[in-house]
Amino acid sequence: MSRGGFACRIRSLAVDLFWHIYKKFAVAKAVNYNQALKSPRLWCGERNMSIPEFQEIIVPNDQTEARAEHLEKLRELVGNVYPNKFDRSTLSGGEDTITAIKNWEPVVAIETEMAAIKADLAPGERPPGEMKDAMNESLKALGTVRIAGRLTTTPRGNFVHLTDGISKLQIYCNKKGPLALIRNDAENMLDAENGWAMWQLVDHGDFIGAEGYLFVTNTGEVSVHVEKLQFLAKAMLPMPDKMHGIADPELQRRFRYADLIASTLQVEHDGLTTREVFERRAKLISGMRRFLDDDGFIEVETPMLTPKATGAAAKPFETHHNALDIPLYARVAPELYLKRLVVGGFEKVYELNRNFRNEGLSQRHNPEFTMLEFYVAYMDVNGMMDLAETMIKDAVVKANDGSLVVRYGENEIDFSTFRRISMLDAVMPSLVDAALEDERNSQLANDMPDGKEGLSFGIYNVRKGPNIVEVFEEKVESTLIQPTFIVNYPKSISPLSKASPENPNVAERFELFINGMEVANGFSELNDPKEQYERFVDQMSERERGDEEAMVLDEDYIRALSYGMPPAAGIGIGIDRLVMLLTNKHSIRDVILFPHMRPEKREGEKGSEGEAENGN
RNA sequence: GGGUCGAUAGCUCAGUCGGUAGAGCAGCGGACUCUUAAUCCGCGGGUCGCAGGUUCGAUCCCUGCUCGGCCUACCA
Repeated sequence: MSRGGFACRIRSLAVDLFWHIYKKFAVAKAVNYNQALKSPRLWCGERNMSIPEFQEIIVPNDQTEARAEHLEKLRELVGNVYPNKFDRSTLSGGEDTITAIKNWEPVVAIETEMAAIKADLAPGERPPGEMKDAMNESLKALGTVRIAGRLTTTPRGNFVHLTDGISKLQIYCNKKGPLALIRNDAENMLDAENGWAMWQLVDHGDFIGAEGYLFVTNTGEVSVHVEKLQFLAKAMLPMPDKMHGIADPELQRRFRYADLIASTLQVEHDGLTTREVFERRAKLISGMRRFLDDDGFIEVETPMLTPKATGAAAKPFETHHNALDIPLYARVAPELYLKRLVVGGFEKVYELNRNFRNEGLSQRHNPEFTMLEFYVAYMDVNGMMDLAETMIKDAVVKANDGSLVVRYGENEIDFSTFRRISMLDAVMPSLVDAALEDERNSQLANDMPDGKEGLSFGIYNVRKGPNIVEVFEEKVESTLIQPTFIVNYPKSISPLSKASPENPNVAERFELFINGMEVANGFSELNDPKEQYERFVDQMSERERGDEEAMVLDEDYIRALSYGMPPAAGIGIGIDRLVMLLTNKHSIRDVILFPHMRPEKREGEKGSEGEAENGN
């Protein structure tokens, strides 16, 4: 087809030969996605010395070889195959992204008109030529458009779609007409001859830039008639399956970039695409920020590396600061820092950031998770529930296309009503049931070793907080589908909260449950330093008794409280879980872009036993 | 951690009651050049996750291992 073909063939033969030999002798077999993980390969020698070869990361196969060959040919044709930039036109007012073109008023007008014409046609019938010609005249008059994007289809024939990750726009190259290519050299020299040659070498997934004019095809789709092509970047690996996307959830999470590409390319899908999930997440978060900012809150960032892991009952990640030679802990909660700021005079303060807890992984737990925590001076727990309810509704409406109702699995969740039930009322039916069982009855009575004051009610006397909580968690929690604030918690499990004015044994604390999942909790903040100190001391003795999650005494926090903290209420909202509810996702890993995964293992690495006999 | 199910072509999957495997898409070659994931004809591509065992023979049966899904338990 072209000059230089011979040299090119020699080169590709040499490449072929190398890979052939490599495959035969180097045991390299794995390819992208699946194979990269599922068939362990021989790494060279000891683990700490091994620097993987490029071919071990992008393992050659017929797909990658074809693309590599195209890339070499493109290099001859266009020069630099990874140019630094491409300037898009600005016909639409701003930068002409594909989405901007698709939403540009004259384009929308033509598409609307064409849709109306097509509505009257039989399937397969084409719009009348004279209408099309009139449209084409007005489209061409709009001027020269320069767009860029990733090829979403195999370039077979003259048509291909480009995407900017959101929308798609079709482009058309005419073999018979003039088609130039823009070389990627310093002057961006025009090569009027070889546009079509370049067109033959682009692959599904490559990035290209195109310059031309808008027109309507015979089937009525607004497209770009390309006059000049510019190559922008190569996809060395094949694109994910366009029908199914990436099906394996592990691979979706591990190769999120490919999952996101797939969600743009994918033709059929149930529910939201991966991209839409994260767009919705972003809307929820920005909605909450806007709400709080508009309400006079100040956003702050407090330490993520802390000398003490406190503020929540949780096991921390531990690390070490070399210069100071001290242990540091990834924070389990920002709570105590934020309340120091309330002491310091921030009456409304929030932080939206990550917490880290060194505990199990599950559908609802990731080692790092995003929490929105905020505090309001002079407010109690009831005011906080009102505020939280208003804010969550506002954010849900913003993220959920204006609706307060979401479908979650089998359930329909309605955010328009938040019930409030005391823990005792919630637990009562279960306790009465339990009381009828003798075994259960005596067990409950015997399980109360120490003399903590209990709660007395009705037919039953429960002397220790955790028992109620246990029954609640076991029997009640999973039944709370619609948004429900559970209020009045036993004091013993809430070492940072104030007692209720009505009952000194009850903490002014709430937890918000939706779909059986704890989404938020908050309380009237304890601001008596002496009492706080005593609660910490209690926690410390729990700790000594083996409760690893009991809270650690924070002396500086006691000092801060001693400067005086106004009455205040605070709340922590689990953002990931809220996003799960709004996106109908049942695993937290589906709403975190890069959730924690086991590291990819390579054969030959230490850490897995049994490799001695596996040998090689 | 416990239970359970799974790993087959680059991708999505089928299949073999034990005789070394197929489809669609993707790739390559050719034809075509106004297509909406998928134009037509042809071709190449797999140590059926890894290691052992039973067997004349294992991708299939058994054991162990690795990795993962689901259910379950603890923290949000």
